[in-house]
Amino acid sequence: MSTAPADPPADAPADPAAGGTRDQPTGNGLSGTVLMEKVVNLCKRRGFVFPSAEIYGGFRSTYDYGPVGVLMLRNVKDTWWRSMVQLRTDVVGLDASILSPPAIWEASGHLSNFTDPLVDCTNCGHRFREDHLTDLHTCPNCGAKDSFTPARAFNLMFKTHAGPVEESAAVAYLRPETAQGMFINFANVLNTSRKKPPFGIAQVGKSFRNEITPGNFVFRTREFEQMEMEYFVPPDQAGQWYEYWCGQRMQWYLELGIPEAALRLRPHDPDELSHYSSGTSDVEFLFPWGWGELEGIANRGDYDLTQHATHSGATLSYFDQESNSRYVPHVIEPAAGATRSMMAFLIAAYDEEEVRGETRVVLRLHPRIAPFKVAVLPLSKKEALTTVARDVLSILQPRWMCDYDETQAIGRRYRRQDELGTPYCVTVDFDTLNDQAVTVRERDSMEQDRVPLADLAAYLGERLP
RNA sequence: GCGGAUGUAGCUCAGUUGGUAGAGCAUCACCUUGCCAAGGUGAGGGUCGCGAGUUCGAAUCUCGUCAUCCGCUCCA
Repeated sequence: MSTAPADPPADAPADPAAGGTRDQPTGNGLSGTVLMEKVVNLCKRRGFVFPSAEIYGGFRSTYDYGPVGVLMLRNVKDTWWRSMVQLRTDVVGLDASILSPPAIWEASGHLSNFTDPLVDCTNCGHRFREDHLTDLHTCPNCGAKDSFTPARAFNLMFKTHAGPVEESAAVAYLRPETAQGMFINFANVLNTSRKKPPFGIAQVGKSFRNEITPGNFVFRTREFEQMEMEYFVPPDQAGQWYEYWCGQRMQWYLELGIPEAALRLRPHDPDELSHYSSGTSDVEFLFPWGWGELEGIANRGDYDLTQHATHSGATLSYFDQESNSRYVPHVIEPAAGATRSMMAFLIAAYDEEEVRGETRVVLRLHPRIAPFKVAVLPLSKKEALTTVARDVLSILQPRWMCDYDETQAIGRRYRRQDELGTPYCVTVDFDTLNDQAVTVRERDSMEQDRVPLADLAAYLGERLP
């Protein structure tokens, strides 16, 4: 239990939609703080997420995905890719480099916008951009004289050197977003994929930002994984495609099990728009601590292609044969966080229920993102059963990620699979040796079906999307 | 970065005025059982976050440091 005071101040907004409230009530009757603790605990206990470099005391804002977590994270990314690339004809994929030259970030605006000279007031603790101060001696917040620290460049990008000798090596940055990879490859993709606007380029990969304050478990980390797509459209179609992608992306989360009450689309106020955006909506999830962003859908206009065309001298426009005209496409960008989406799916799926006086912890994950689809469980460790169970496993493994467990009582193993969110358990028992059938146990209902071995793959195939 | 709290086994936590570390659960082995966390007998597992200092002696006191959580602030 947390020893820190968890209660919000009495005057905190009570309406969750207003935001800022700590300790949200949740769908399964647990307080937000308790739910969060239980999810973090489960992540550690069952091998979803570990704090990084733990044996050396830990390293801030870094997490490692364990044997089960890596499966789920991959499933989240694969499911995104499936809906954004595989099931469409107008979107192609890309995997661009993380190391990148300063020129990209000069053009994108990240070097100037992400590198601000900051000063702190030693009296009141407020932080200011030095170039925004009208008076370098008086704090506009508390009025203190000459209370500022020396200006420090606060760079949100990770900087490194490409080359073995640091002094003579080229400066390189770790990308703070994957999006620029799509813009600088716009002409390459256009020439090789034979796509024409409206079309998109999708990418899943890591990005790095020196966040001022990381926290809330894997919600905000300095190394994180993005799922981004840049959709290039004729300028006059930008508005309708923006609406389209807002709807598409909301639908994706709903289909994978985020309840409608815990999801919202929030348009940005004009004064919170990024330097590149002429319109942005956030897909937000009601985390245990309040609403938090899962994805931003931005109307970036022609900003990026124009910037890169100007800075590089390359032609980054499209010649439309039909209208016999050349234009710079506008860009609609749905940019999602993979790691924080995984966290949202975990929180939404977490449930506890009483079964025969015992608490059953069950992750009601959508089968598509569940780490294991099927667990194969011989009722006893006797060789006659484990031999058959291994055979069953070899039938299922090529098609689905399976777990195999032959230790301890069967009820205990069902509980263990419930905690991992495994939708189906296949149990090989002594009757199997005679009737060539197995028991299939479903996670949510705990109901059981007797299924002939010959029909097992088809039975599961119908139920696992 | 600033303020507040915390750090003991994989997890949740005890640990007295400073005297050399324990429980429950979990894990593993064997026996028993055989469809929803059963029982029995054992076993493994701890740099007490890390580093200094005080002391004959530090999980315990002091300082520093790292990490986590909570406020302010930024992003996907």
